[in-house]
Amino acid sequence: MVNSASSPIDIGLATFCRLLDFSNVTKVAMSKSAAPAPGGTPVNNLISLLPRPDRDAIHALCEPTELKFGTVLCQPDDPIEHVYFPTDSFISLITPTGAAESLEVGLVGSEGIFGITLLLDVKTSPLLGLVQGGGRALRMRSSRFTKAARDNKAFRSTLNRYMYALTAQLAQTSACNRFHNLDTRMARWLLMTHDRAHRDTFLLTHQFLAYMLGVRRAGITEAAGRLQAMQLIRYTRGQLTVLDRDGLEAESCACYDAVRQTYSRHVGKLNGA
Amino acid sequence: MVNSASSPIDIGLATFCRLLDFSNVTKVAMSKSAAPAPGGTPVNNLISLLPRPDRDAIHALCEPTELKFGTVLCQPDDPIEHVYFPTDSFISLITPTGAAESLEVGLVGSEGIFGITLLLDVKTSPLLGLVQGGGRALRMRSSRFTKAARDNKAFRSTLNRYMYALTAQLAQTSACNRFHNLDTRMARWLLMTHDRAHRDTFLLTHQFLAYMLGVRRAGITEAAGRLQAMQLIRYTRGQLTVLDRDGLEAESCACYDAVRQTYSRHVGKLNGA
DNA sequence: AGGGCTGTGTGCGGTGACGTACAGACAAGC
DNA sequence: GCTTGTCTGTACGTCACCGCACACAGCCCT
Repeated sequence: MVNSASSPIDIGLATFCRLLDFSNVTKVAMSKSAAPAPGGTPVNNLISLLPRPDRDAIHALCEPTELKFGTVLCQPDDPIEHVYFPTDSFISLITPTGAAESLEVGLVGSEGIFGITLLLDVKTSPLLGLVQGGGRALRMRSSRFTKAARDNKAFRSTLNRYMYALTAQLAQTSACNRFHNLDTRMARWLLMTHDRAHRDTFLLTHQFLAYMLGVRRAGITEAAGRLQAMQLIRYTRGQLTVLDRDGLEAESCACYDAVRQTYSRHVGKLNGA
Repeated sequence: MVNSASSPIDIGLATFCRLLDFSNVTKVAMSKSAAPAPGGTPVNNLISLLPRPDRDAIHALCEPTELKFGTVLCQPDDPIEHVYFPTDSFISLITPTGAAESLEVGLVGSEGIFGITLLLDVKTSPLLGLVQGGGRALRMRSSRFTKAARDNKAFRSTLNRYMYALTAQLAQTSACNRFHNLDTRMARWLLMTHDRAHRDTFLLTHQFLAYMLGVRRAGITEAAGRLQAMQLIRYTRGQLTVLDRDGLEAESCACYDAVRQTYSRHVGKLNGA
């Protein structure tokens, strides 16, 4: 077992084949369990942005939970049972385009919430939610969430503005996927993941990354080789370490920064990272 | 002048170069003016889905307006002044990814509204709104819209559910742009436009289409040639006619249908088309 | 009639990613 | 030790689309 000191995020992958066929991936317990976050109690930014009384009220409606890598929180068009406020876990939003043609269109970490579409008078999610980084999250039952969003003005406003930022993220990702080449997109993806992982090393396979970026696995090997040659990352056997964050930012496209800026302008300051 | 009987939609294009540099495109009056819609008074579906009293109330807050091709209704990050309910016009939602790298990510016709993000406690739009099919629309001042959405429950609910459908559309388009080839995407685009145009013939240049689909112009010429060889469309000098709608559907990807279904499942029945 | 603009057709070399396939490197289990 | 499964590196032919460039066709203006 490798994760001694660095406590990498568990993007294992034995399960990955099953993931592709969309068979029952839920409740896959990885052999290497996700290690607890490094320092202090992690928080969710959307909640901590609230004024004190509201924050406490919302907290009271949540329960802490542990998300394991590979868990599908919600299949597209299925009812959302709980919403999740990740703290040190993070969740991929994936479009279902039949069979192997899936694609990550958004990423939700401690700066966001999974299940936001409940705000829109619809009980389902249009996207698949896949736990991509195991860790802790706060969760809330849908019924409570709907009620809280209706009754608590500060909460509702924060959520609305996050929905705005997420929409912008979707649109930006769309253009990014169209125009930018693999190296660039991979750099962006790593940065986004790095932000949400709150650590430098995580476990993920080429295959998984290929799935997220909608390219073939061999393509990832090549792109990773190039980033590695530039000394931006180290990548051995499923364990990836970000070596040079600034270098990655230089290599990635403006989309990364655009998404961050939209968030900080409309939702609020990002804590940490 | 060609448009005698068919009264094609005016997707002219002299203005197109200016459009690319994002200089002042607003208020471009095309020499060939958009002809009025064919039969009966057109309606906006979101409004007509409302119960009678609400519908009247919302109507009372709107004023009819004429949208001209090429008008930029809102630059990204600029405040939204009015929301628009197209009736026989339609509007492209375009992501701003610097310079020539722009891309249509959504389309709003009589089934929708432009400016929906006002629901989200943000006064701006993340996307550029470009009138792509000239025609009529109802417009409402932002302040009135915000108020009406707050006070009128049926209205708010309809808008919320439309926001959901639009989000799904964004995500689907994203995957479509990634996986599907040009012929397929072009077929889809034509179908979406056809739905919103409520007529078979419209004026649009290869250059404009290239801009929307994020490809080079020569690529459109080739793809159009193929669709034409299949007898699906006729395309001469900026005038495009849909000949075989079913054929286009067969040629396009499942994305087209998926978007439609999401709409009809969550927002309501599509009238006409 | 002639010139200029706009829109279309076509061609050519380049490239990024694709699909596929196979071999090596490492890890876990027997 | 050996086997088995997972993960990675690499290679090769193919393909869709790119960037660029140029010629031509229809239309408007003078």
